[in-house]
Amino acid sequence: MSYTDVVSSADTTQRSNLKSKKQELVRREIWIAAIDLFFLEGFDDVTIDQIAERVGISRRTFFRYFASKDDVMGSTMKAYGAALEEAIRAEATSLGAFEVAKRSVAKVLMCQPSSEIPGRVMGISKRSSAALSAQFLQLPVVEEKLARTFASRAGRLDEPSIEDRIIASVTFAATKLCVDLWVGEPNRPVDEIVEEVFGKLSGICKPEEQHVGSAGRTRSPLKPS
Amino acid sequence: MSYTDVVSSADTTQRSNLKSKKQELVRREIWIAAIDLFFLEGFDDVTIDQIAERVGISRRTFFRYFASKDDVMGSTMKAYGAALEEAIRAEATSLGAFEVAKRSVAKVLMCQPSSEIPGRVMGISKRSSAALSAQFLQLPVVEEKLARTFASRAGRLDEPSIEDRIIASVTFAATKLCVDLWVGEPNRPVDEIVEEVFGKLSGICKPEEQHVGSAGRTRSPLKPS
DNA sequence: AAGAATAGTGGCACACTGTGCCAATGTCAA
DNA sequence: TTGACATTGGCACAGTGTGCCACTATTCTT
Repeated sequence: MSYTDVVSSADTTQRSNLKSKKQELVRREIWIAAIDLFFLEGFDDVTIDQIAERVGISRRTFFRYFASKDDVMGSTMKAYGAALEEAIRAEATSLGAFEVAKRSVAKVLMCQPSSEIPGRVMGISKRSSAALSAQFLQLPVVEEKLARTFASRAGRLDEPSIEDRIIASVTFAATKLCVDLWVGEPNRPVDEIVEEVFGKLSGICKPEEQHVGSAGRTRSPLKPS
Repeated sequence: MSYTDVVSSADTTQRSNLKSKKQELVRREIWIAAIDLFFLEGFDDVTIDQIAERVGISRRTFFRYFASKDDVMGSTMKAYGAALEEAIRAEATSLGAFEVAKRSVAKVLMCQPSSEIPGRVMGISKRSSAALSAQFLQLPVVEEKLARTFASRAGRLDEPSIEDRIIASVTFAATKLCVDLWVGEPNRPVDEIVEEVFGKLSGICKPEEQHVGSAGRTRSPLKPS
């Protein structure tokens, strides 16, 4: 998935497929213009009229391609989510979920031409309000979908199990963190970053084994002190 | 932290402290009325005028207590974040971060009188748009703060390390999931739910140990297939 | 106790978002 | 060309969020 495909998560597979390529083009046009303006002037200071004017369409038409201004940002992460789903489904079913997650994140990020576009999007997100960041992340939507993907991979077609939901959260969080680190070190190989993050993750998520602490009990009491 | 304190995350410690208790009261009043209306009519169908009228204030005044309609929801999760921070700081520094996370989540959830209020808030969130859910989650704000809390706990006062950010994400995700499960099984002890979630989490987040799969290499190749 | 300083409140106007509706324009097929 | 169809643009409207100013209540001073 390249960043230029980032807006193609809409309803394909419905029309004559060659005719509606034009729509994809317009959508992409809007997306690029919007991201550009957001990056230059800040998300909140850009009005939809500005975006529409820049693309050469009416304000009303903008809303036929994107549900809202937020949606322009959100579609980016939705595209990441879709790419992650695809990568997860492509992995061998013999592998453990954690390994699948690691490989999928690496695969998706390595398909990015560089950290420039993800960095730009993340930059917009961080300089803006928490509301936008949250919207940008598309967390509830993406996480739910990832959980279902992990579930169906394991043959559970009904509701995702607790394990599915955990690994979905972890996958998504890891993706974010990896992109963030990548932006900080653009020249470092992505797969190395992914290895580091997942390595540290498994290092951290261990029950209190032979710890040096003075608290003798291994099973936590879970009572407020 | 009880749900009635849910809106007190604003700027305390600035005024005569007894005088501005009145503001907290108004804020709480607004919060309760809003959550009530949201639950009854759905978030999108409730206007700020309705909320204001119900409380007996003007629309303009509403915006002096909450930055937006979303903020009413967001303040709930911000309060959870603040409670988590406090709990994390209270744990012994000799403990590992994972254990601290588990105990803190349990502590915060056990301070809730029941799953009713969290359930109501989560119900509103789930029945509404993704944007609201995202806003409700307050992810960027809460996670960043949690990461800094873990960092300072370990004596790193500057930027949070990668490990800090990982455990922060994990803590937050676990909290969400635990609340969700709790709402599904209101009568099950919360600490048991927390134990289950964290137990499964550490069970999942392990590098590919002696796996049955045919892929011989232990170190993942990370190349797109 | 009376007046002054101060903070909170309400009303108004405004820019902007997002949506329904309808007319105008473009596209394709017969 | 003509008709069927989808896309577009213009308009009006409800709602959000903010700046501004006058009004009121509270607190402090003398």
